Amino acid sequence: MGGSVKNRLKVLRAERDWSQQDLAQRLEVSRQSVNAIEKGRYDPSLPLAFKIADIFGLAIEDIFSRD
Amino acid sequence: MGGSVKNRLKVLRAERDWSQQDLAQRLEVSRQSVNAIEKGRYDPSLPLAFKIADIFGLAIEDIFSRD
DNA sequence: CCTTTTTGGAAAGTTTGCTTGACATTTGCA
DNA sequence: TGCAAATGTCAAGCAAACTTTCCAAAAAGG
Repeated sequence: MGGSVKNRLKVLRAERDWSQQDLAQRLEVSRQSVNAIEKGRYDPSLPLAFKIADIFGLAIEDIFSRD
Repeated sequence: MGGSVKNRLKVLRAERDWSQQDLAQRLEVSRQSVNAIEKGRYDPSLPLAFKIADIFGLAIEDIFSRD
């Protein structure tokens, strides 16, 4: 059904007071993609995971984890 | 055209004396996928990147890097 | 209340990851 | 030399990641 990795996006966004839209713009992806990934409807690609890690200043493993 | 992340798969395989086939079996993906990823023809999915990291006992960032 | 922002998600289309199957070339080694 | 294992790549097809457009509901803040 959905993605196979968990993520901490909601909390990380909240800590920075970023809306899904804000994050989407920084990532240069659509807001729907951010929403879908955050809700676990599907997994981000590896390049996108790198970009997300970059923007939050964390390692991929600190944001995503295998379920 | 191709994938956007670099990888150290060839060296990591060599250190363990694993063929692409050996690695493919451990990852439960096709040999062609391992070859394509290793040659940078496309990027692995995030779940597959996690599995690769797991099998080599390294962090994703120690195997793949943003180009 | 009322309005605006934010979030959740459906539908349809494109691109990319991955599959199987096949074949050619290279490498290793008896 | 020669045979086997390993590598590289193509083609066709399915699945997953992403897009845009659109709508509905929740949350936030007057």
